[in-house]
Amino acid sequence: MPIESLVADLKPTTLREDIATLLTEAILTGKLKPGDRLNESALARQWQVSRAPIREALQQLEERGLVVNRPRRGMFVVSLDEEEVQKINSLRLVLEAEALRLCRARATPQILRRLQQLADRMERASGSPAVEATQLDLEFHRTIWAGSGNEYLERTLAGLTAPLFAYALLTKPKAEKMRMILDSHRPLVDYVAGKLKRSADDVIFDHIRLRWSEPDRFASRRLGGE
Amino acid sequence: MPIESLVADLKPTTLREDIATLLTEAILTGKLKPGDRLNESALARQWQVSRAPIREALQQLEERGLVVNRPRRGMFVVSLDEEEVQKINSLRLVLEAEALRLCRARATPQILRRLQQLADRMERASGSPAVEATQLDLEFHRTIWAGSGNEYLERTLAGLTAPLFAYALLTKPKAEKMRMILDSHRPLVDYVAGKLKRSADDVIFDHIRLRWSEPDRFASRRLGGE
DNA sequence: TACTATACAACTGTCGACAGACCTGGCGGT
DNA sequence: ACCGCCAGGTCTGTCGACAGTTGTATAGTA
Repeated sequence: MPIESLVADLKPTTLREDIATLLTEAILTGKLKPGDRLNESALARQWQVSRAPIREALQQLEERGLVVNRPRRGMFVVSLDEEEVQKINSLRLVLEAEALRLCRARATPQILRRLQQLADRMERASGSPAVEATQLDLEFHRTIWAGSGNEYLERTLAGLTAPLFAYALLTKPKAEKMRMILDSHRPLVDYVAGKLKRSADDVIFDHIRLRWSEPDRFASRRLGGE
Repeated sequence: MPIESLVADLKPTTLREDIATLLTEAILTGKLKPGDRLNESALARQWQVSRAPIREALQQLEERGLVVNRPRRGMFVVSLDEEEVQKINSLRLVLEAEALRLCRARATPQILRRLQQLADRMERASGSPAVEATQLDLEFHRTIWAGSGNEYLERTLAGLTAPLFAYALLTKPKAEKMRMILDSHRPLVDYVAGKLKRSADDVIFDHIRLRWSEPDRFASRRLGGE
């Protein structure tokens, strides 16, 4: 008997998880847009299951910040305002920098190659629809998060940025801006490769600023006067 | 009619939330210990509800890292090993430092007084059981998190550290060590009050090291060689 | 005695149903 | 014409039930 089937049985799959995955996909590929209402019965019919696993999956996504629950009114795909984007990004800055440092310290040739490969694909994807660019972008960052070797950091960043990527799908940058955004991943590769003298803080700040205009740069340190 | 009742109605209460609160309390006060199995039917009987809200509450806690789900086997209160404690703390270091800086920048007299008050109560609680000390400890840190003004940071830290506090309830430090742990909150108050020259990183590192022995100090920066 | 196979009990994952809250549109009053 | 009330339909929150799986104790075998 192949080992895989035994290993697979160690983590039995449940409908709840499958549906949580499907819903996450749908949100991160723009099939469900911020503000959309998520009707439990409709989703249950759509996937031929009862409402229980749908509800549970939705609540899982709620906890991850992808949907918001208005009690007795329903679940809605999370919709961020400018202030929320700013707050998430200012926190993301700190975490991404940490992930970058850890990833550089632990970088293997495999990881580096993967990052380079994704950066290459992004370069060729400048003209593609926002969905594909966002997918590549997400995949790139996930690679760094995973490369940090700290699953808690990985999970935290995934949860924190998920609504950002959903939000990003709504914006349609001009081709030129899109190219700049995608190109701005190169310095991250270089940093991980050890080719940059700049600090991780600097590198990630430039990257995020380019994408999301102006988060307060290290607001905490500056205001605090350290 | 008092405004409160109107506001309260904006957020209707559900059994799921109530039970999630009860369960969280139970874990953070040590009534449920790491490794304990959480039997849905038993909990349902205990609180006179059906299993549905119990399940949903448990899954909410799972997402927050307080319990772990073993599919078709049940939910268990999360139980950390040394490596996990270390990983959480190395991440916590980064986030708590950020919270400290933000809190100092935005500190109001109310917040400062509250922190001082909690530090005072901790001083008097040196001989008390671990549960009370942990409650004060948690309350103290929550005050700082909230004082950062960034709800995402607050939520992230709450989720990340919850299993730590649950874990801490298991250990019974000697009275002298307990006093040192509780006393180590003073520098945090001083930092927020602007009375310290040291960086937030330093202050929080000392605090966490004292409690949790030796997390790799800024492992990412050192290994990265920045 | 150690080990395997079997039967039983307990529990989770999922389902369908119901009551009550929420929203919408139409009606009557001003 | 505008506002507020009421009725109908829709949807969520909760419930009880069932099937299949997991864990356990028992019986059987070498």
